[in-house]
Amino acid sequence: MTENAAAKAHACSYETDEHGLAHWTEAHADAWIGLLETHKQLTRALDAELTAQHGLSLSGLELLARLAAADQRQMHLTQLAGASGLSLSRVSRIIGGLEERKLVERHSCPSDARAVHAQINDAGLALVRSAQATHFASVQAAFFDQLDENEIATLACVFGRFAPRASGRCDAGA
Amino acid sequence: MTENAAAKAHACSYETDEHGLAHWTEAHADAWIGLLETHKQLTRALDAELTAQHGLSLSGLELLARLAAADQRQMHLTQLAGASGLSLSRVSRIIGGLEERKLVERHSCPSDARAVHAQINDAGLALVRSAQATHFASVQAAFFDQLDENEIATLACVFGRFAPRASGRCDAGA
DNA sequence: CACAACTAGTTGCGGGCGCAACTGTTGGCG
DNA sequence: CGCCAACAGTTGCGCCCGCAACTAGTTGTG
Repeated sequence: MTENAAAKAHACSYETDEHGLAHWTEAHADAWIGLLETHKQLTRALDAELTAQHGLSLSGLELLARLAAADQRQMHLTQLAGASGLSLSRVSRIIGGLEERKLVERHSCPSDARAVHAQINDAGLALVRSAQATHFASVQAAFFDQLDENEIATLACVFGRFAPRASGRCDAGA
Repeated sequence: MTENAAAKAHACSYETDEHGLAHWTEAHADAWIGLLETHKQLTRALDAELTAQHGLSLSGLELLARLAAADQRQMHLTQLAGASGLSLSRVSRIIGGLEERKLVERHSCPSDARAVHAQINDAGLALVRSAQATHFASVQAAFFDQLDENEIATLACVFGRFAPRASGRCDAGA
């Protein structure tokens, strides 16, 4: 029953059954639900590991990594928020936590008294390096090792459509 | 063809630059970061819409949909937790909220006094239908419309590897 | 039967998250 | 110059989430 449905799928990819309950074609459901499910599983595991080993959340690591890669090792909170897709309020609080742990410092911006430079220090840099080392290995094992190169390329292409922001990141140079 | 690349990739797919900062190859970064980023964007938007229009979170809709599709329109909380990948405590509280809104009822299980049947009622069914209708249309517009059939198939295949649980869901019959 | 091991569900707690309201600063425009 | 809109950042709040501790009922074993 899914054969013809799949062909029609692009034009109309969800329907309702005899009880009025909506559902997708199988491939569509697997793709969407799979995305949610896979994200849930992977981030739960990776975040837990990161927290246990380095006391950092995924978001904390992301901000720290961006600072580490930034010019002068510093960025404005608004820049960080824009780059990471987090709200400014969240960034403010995460930086607050990192500051308490003496991993970053806040310096008020000389050219704009409203603004703040969050600057990563040597302790922060050291932590980023060790956290990234173990984290990247985990992502490799949990994610990339389950995929072949073609699949990785497809994912990169597909997700690039949704998250143009993502590419210009810690790797940046390119 | 991909044999060698894949072999190399498997051996070492991330490196450190001259400053000791770790990074992946571009395609790897785009795939992984893109997954995180895409999920963040889509779920934020969809969840906000769902909440605004129907007062349901994504998780709430999932539970309600599972109940609607279940035999007797009822399930044990533990079953729901297992099927949805949520913790039992979360399921308990979400069902609590739905119960307050008179969308589901708790019935203690006749054959096991510890257990509870969460049962969706007519109001719940009506809400599921209308919520799914708009939600599915949104997912279609925000997600599937950006993909072609081959990409959807690849995603379904890839994510199926991580989330075996996902396939046997609301569509279930298959 | 009695006792231990296990299971279903509930609840206290802490953490992540964004929105909205607020302070202080800046910059444009009359 | 004075004023107001826009902006950077902070903080109160409420939601979502899981873990751990707890209650209560079940099952297996001597």
